[in-house]
Amino acid sequence: MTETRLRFPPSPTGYLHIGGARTALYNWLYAKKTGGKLILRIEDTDAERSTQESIQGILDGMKWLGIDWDEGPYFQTEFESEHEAMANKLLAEGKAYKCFCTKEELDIKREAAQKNKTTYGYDGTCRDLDASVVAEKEAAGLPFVIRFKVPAIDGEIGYDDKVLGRIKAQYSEIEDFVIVRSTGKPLYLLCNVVDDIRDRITHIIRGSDHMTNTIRQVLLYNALDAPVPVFAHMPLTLDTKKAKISKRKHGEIVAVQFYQEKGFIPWALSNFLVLLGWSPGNDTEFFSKEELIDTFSLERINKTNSIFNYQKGNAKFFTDPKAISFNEHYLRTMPIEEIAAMVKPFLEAEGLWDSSYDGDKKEWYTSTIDLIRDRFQMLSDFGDRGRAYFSDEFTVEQKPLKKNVLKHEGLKEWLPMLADRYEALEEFNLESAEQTARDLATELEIKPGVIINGMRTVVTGQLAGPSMFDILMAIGRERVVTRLRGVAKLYEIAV
RNA sequence: GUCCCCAUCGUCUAGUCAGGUCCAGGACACUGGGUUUUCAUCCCAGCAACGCCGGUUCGAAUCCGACUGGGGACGCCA
Repeated sequence: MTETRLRFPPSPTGYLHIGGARTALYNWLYAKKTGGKLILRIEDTDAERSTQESIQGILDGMKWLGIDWDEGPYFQTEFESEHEAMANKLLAEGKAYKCFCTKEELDIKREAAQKNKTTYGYDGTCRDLDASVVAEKEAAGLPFVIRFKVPAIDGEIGYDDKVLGRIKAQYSEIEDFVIVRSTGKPLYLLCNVVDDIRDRITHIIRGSDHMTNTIRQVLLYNALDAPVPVFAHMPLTLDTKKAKISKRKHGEIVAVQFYQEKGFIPWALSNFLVLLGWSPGNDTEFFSKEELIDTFSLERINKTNSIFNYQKGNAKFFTDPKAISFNEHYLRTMPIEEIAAMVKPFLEAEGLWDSSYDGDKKEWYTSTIDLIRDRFQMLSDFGDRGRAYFSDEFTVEQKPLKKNVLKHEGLKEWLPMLADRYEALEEFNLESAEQTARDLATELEIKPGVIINGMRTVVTGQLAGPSMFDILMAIGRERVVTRLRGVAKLYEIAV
């Protein structure tokens, strides 16, 4: 049994998007499952659109997602001479020919065909040009492209797709496609095949938008006397209007980097993405990497396109709700040490990180993260809604301010009173803090909730949060006392 | 327009290949309830789909055929 070899060949014309990430993921999963290799190949032959920045973005995106590769990155441009050599080989063997038709001529024919409502395929003007004519035109310096000579046979050619089944097409319906530009640069269809042959690729998993390319590439494999790899065309990811998702059209919402910045847990995104077009056949939705590698199979890839349920302008869900729920699930259930480590960069970005969180305050840091993680959905929430736990500079939100503080004029005195009692407490712990607050409420003949919720807002700036007395312990007596005494200024700002 | 592919809740999907166990299961979302002196987590319940028509069959989500709908490809892009 030969080793399985897969590849992920992005073109560096923009950041890594979730569709590409999903493709990479499937290839990676299958390589891991079969004990094979994943090759990363940057297809940068489109010099005009390729950028160094994109290359870095793709590499970073893959690393963040945890998709590692075994070989590469290779750069397609490094193999240009090989591509040219193969084109010349096809030419020499009579499997390809030079075509002198100009772009303008072809455009005219194409337009004419459209007027007559017929399809235009290359009409073969130069297909059987006499060698002397070719030599003459070349001598005259006429530019030419190289076209592949599709065998003039009746019948059909096809391949067995692991997802879609047998795919076939009539030879007569395939036009003689261009494999080398008039500039002498080989085109994708050829380069891709030549590279895959050289890299000994055994399985090609890619989007079903490549289906028609595959037919032509099978022709190329045959002409080059190379074995045809196994193809698996995965369904496309569409937007809610059923259009293919693209960087141009959808912008950052489809960029992997966006999810990184938003505070997604990489594996949560991967897990979600994998399930867009594949399922294990049972009700399992959450997988560890190992479990997923173990369960993944080409045969269970769906045929139906799936919709990435992102609703523009939805205030509650900034992206697909299910993706968010996956992130929440992992945020709540992953080992707290892992979460704590992932939160670090987000606190750093907000200037809230303290080196002691990695040292003697590590236990405090970890338990605080643990205390508040249930209510958050993104890693970024810790440095945002969770700010009050790490800094004295936090904003008090308007809604809770009105509801929990301003509504009760008395809190202006009550909270400082509570602060005094907390300060005087011999021992400031869960029980004593609660008892003190409740005693005060009883004395003042008010509901404990008034004190508690007022305190919550003053101490954390938030409407809701964990159990109040747990919060007190996390924030610490000193800070609590100061914040409670500062209640008066909240009435001032509000007016 | 031509060729190709696809078709189950709003969304992701199980079930289709080997027809009965499916008046269709799970998840997200949504609604209601329980827990919580907050909010969330968590738990329980509810809502919600086999595109249409015909055929085969004792029996069809499942097989066959049309129709309809959706998508993709038709570049000297990748």
